[in-house]
Amino acid sequence: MALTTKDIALLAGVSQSTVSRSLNNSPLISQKTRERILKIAREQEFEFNANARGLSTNRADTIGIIYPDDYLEFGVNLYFGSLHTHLRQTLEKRDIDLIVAFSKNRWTGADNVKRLVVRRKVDGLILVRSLVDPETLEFLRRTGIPFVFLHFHQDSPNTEGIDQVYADHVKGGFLGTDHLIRLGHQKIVCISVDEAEEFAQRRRGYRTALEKHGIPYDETLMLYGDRSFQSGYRIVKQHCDLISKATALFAHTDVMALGALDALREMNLRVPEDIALVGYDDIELTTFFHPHLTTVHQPREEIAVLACERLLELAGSKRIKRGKEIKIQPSLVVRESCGARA
Amino acid sequence: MALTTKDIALLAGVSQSTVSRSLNNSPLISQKTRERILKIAREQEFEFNANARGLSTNRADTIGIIYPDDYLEFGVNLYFGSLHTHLRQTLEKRDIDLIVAFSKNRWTGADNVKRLVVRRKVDGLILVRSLVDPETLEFLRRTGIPFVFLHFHQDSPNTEGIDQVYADHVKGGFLGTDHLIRLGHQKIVCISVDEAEEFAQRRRGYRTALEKHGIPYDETLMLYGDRSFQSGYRIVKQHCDLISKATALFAHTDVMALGALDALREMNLRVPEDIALVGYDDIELTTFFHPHLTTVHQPREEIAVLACERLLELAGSKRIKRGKEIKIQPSLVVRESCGARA
DNA sequence: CTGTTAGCGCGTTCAG
DNA sequence: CTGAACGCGCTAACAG
Repeated sequence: MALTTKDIALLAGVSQSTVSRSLNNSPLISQKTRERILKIAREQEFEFNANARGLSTNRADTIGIIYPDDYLEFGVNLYFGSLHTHLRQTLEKRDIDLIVAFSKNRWTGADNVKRLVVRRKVDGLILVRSLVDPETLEFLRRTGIPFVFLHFHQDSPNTEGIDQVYADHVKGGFLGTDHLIRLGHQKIVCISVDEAEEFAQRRRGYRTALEKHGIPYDETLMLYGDRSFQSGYRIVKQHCDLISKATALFAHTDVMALGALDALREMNLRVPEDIALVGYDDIELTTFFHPHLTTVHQPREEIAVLACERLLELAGSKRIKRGKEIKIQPSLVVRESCGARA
Repeated sequence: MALTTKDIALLAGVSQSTVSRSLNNSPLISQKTRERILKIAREQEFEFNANARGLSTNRADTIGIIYPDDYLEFGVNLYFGSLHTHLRQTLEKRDIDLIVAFSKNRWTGADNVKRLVVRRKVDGLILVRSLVDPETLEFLRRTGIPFVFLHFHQDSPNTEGIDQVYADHVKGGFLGTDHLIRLGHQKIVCISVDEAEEFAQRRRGYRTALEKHGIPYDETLMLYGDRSFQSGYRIVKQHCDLISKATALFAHTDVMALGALDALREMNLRVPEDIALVGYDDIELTTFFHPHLTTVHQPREEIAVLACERLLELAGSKRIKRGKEIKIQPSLVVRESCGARA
């Protein structure tokens, strides 16, 4: 049923190696035979057996993308869901496939990163928002397999020499805050998320903006949610006193901002008249709500594509120096929720 | 760097085949040696080379999921985005990987379904909402590779003998409509989608419900959008006369329902007091909106899991009879947008 | 029960 | 430029 190079060789009256060479564009083949072989292969809809090929070349023509284990959360999904739509353009150009996995096998507890690499199922890995444990990291280094960290910058002795493609979350946090301050706000409540580095970075940006404008940092204005719509809603409700005394709210995910918006409406606080609101992420979803949300845009497509291209670059040659850090600048998208455009 | 069974054999002082057999749970091995080998393999973090294994066994321990080419659309993405979160539980139990692809390579125009199969990169395919062209279908049949159609039922001479796992969209269309009629509505405007079979099925359900209650079908009440929020919004605006004379609206995607909701609000029509609204899909997103949307729930998790299990069943044995059709019943989720619970 | 041997389909020397 | 022969790491007869 499945054709092999041997079959094609038989059809063409040449040896198997000639077929292999022709189809791999070896310079050792005359133009004439190459074309003849190519024609036959096309007619027969021949494709190499990936296993045999991989066994010989030690390549898989597949890369893996590792999602964080909490990928099932709706908000996270909303943010990353479109990622492979973007990877696609890079991958399909090079005829490379994509395996999707999570850091840990929920069932066996096995480390999927190690597994995919040791089994040689992938030529490289994109690690999305993954705090890989140090042992796995060390393993990755040892094997020399190309990998790229996606989403936020990690800067520790551990992550030295690692390729990273990320948005500047400090800058993003700064942009959102600075915008509000320029509009005259001094008391800006923040809804952030604990336990995730990208949010710590956004908080740093928040403080930097305050400092720049000489506004003292007030810890009581910093609230913590869990990324979800519900938590945005709940936090506003729980801190209604605090919030009714503030003039602006900066939520560190759009989804939380929308939850907050809902709560504010119930509290009869108008946005932006009574309180200004800024989100973070610029997901398409926010355009479904009123007022349209001013938010910090992250170029997700660009990040995805750059990460993928960098990975393929690394996979293409052993000699490339590792540890490139590609930082993408976020931008502020001014819409209606701050009253900047009345 | 990478260990092979030969290396393990050397370490254990046995032959390579003994290692292979031990690690594959062959009954031809004494408990004692097996355990010894297993221990060594574990210590060395040994894993089989998937390529070599695949070449021998002609398996890939990987399945492919094929998404429709319009996957990039936000609404579609929203609906399917969580799919592999659910597939995961089935796949990880069996230590099987997942390749994600689209029907066609946007770049080369190549048929990804054929490619993955001929290259032997996958042991089976889940085809999501894919109208595969007849030639590819014929190809799949010829090769005998297991595959399952996901999402909606296709019934044509072409699809004879094909495994399908799908929600009963006719029933769903019926449920939404019947609910509205029971609440006293007679003039029910429908926002559907053209060119996609699942929506034709929902429209059939709509008509069936009308018939059951002796209400004549009025073609002018049937409007067509493109699944998106924007189209839901636009259609309501464009047909404001029609809609202000109707008492209920049945949108065939939740996302369109939300767009419609937005438009209705602008038209100062209250939901559900002035007009009742029913959606379709029951995506988590709708809980972000008020009033909470009454909608037709599709058990996406169940569909995903069943499709996957069926696929693995087929992959497990050649003798299983093909062509099982697993129909999942949708259900109506009554929330606030119809006034059923005032 | 265990070891030896022969492929699986391809890339790649090494001869011509 | 082309063909014959070998090996990638594993499974699966075939012997013992």
